[in-house]
Parts: sequence; structure tokens; C-alpha cells
Amino acid sequence: MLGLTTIMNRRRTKQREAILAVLGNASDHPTADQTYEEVRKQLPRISKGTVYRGLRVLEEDGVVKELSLPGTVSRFDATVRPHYHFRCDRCGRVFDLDQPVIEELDARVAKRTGYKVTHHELEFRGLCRECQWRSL
Amino acid sequence: MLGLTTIMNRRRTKQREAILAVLGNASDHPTADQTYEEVRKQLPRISKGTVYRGLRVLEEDGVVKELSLPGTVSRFDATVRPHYHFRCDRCGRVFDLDQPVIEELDARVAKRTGYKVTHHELEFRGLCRECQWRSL
DNA sequence: TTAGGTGCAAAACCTTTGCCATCCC
DNA sequence: GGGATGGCAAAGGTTTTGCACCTAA
Repeated sequence: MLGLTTIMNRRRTKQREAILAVLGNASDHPTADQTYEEVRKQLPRISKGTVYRGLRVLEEDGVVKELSLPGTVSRFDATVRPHYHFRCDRCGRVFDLDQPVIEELDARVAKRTGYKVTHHELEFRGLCRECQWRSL
Repeated sequence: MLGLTTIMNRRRTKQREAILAVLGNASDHPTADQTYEEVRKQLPRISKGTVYRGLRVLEEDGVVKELSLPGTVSRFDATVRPHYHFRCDRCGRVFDLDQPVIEELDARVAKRTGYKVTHHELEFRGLCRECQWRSL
């Protein structure tokens, strides 16, 4: 689960450049599929596989970031009361934190942006206790 | 995208109770599939569909919460510099915020938990400007 | 020349759905 | 009885992968 730095010579290709250009120009944050559709306007013969691979590569190189969470599975929580989480980047487990929720953040963002803010989700990342041993 | 409250008489069934029990006892936050495997120890004939439906129902009723993000598609961001996001619950778009990142949170959590905290992801939720009109 | 990349299609995954039998209220 | 559910299997949608053919370095 840890993003190990791959030792590999990356080649500069028009496909990956097109992907990066699309992401750079987009103000919202395109999904892989939206990126594919956009790139296709420049490179009609590009395939979905290439876009997915390209995004993955760009992310490994730190050029692009995947939002929210890696992987596609949802996780469920029986605790409904608002609280924050910690996700271990190695084992993937998610733990509850009893850190107090900072309510005033919502109002601050609302005032600055004009969005109606109902709540926020805060997730800390790193290594849990068990995985800290195993990691070195 | 907004969770409308469904008007429906919910029945109390052993399947849904088993699902809830599993979620209640788990300290990490099981995925739907992990929940299924766990429930199956009690109810070997339960189906995946029932677990998925059960989780959905429990979530609608506010008994259970789905973590992190609704939907399964990943979104990509060409801005690597740490920053927060706002996600509109109606149109699903994700916007960057220029709210300053609160660095000290990481250290605070690390001290309290013993986890090694590398960073955090903060996402505000609500309605964007456009969707506030449309919503009433 | 050659390791890394691309296209294409199939496979793998996760989640939702349709259908019909079943179970409660 | 009749609406709410469950089991099963098929369908849907997203992402990954195997493989033969390219191509940048």
C-alpha cells in the first residue's frame, strides 16, 4: 500500500503529455474517464488503458494527485457522531480518532467562498503503530 | 446526489441486525465485502446483494456512515501542493480551496495516538454556488 | 537496439438490479 | 393479502492486465 518509488526510466510521450495538459487546464478535477474523453480530442486513437496507466504513472512520479482515497472500495462506520479518521497507508486500515471536531472551519470556508458548507471530512494519513515496526 | 429521506416502513430482520452487529464490533472500518464475509459466519446463506442493500438502507436511516466518498470513481488533481477541497453534494464537482493548511494538526494527532502522521486530507461538503439556486 | 509505451480486448473488481420466492405486519 | 426483504444471478460501471506491435532514447 505504500507508494514505493519505482526505479524505472520514464519516457516522455505525447500521450502522457496530453493527459497532463488536460489535468493542468481543468478547473474541476476530472475523473479518469473524463480525462480520457478530453484527451481523445487531441489524440483520437488513444485508449482508455493508456489513460489509466498514464494517470497511475504520473501519480507515482508525484506530478498528479489522486483525490480522497486510493482504491475504489467504500468502508462503513457504525459511529455516526462526527469524528475524524486515520488511515494507515501500509495496511489500509482505518481508525477512529477522538480528536475534537473543529466546527468553525465550516463557517470560515463558507464566508470565503460563498459555498454552503454542511460539514467536512478529515482523514489523517501515515503509518499505524504495528506498521511502523514492519516498515524498517 | 443529495440523500433524500425515504418514506418507507423498515422491517427489522436478522440479516440487517447481523450487518449492524459486525459494524458495531469492528474496530477498523470494514468494506462491504469484509462485512459480507463476517456476517456469513452467522448467516451462511446471506447473499452479497443483501449486504450491499442492507448497508445502503442502514446508511439512509443514519445508523451507519459511508466513509470518505460517495461513488467509486477517482478524481485527479494536477496541483500537488497540499490544499483542501470542497465537494458539492449535488453536482459532485470538486473545487480547490486556498484555505491555509493547518500543519500542526498532524503533530497533535501523532502525539495523542502514536501513529506516524505524514499528512492529512480535508474535504468540505455542501452545495456550490450554482447548486444553491437550483436547490430551492 | 531495446526497454518502456501504446492499443485493443478481455478480465477483474466492486456495486447495483431484476426477478421471484419468502416472510412479517 | 400485500408490501418489504432476501437469495441468486446477471448486468453495469470502473480499473487493471496480457499481449503483440510501436517508439523514444
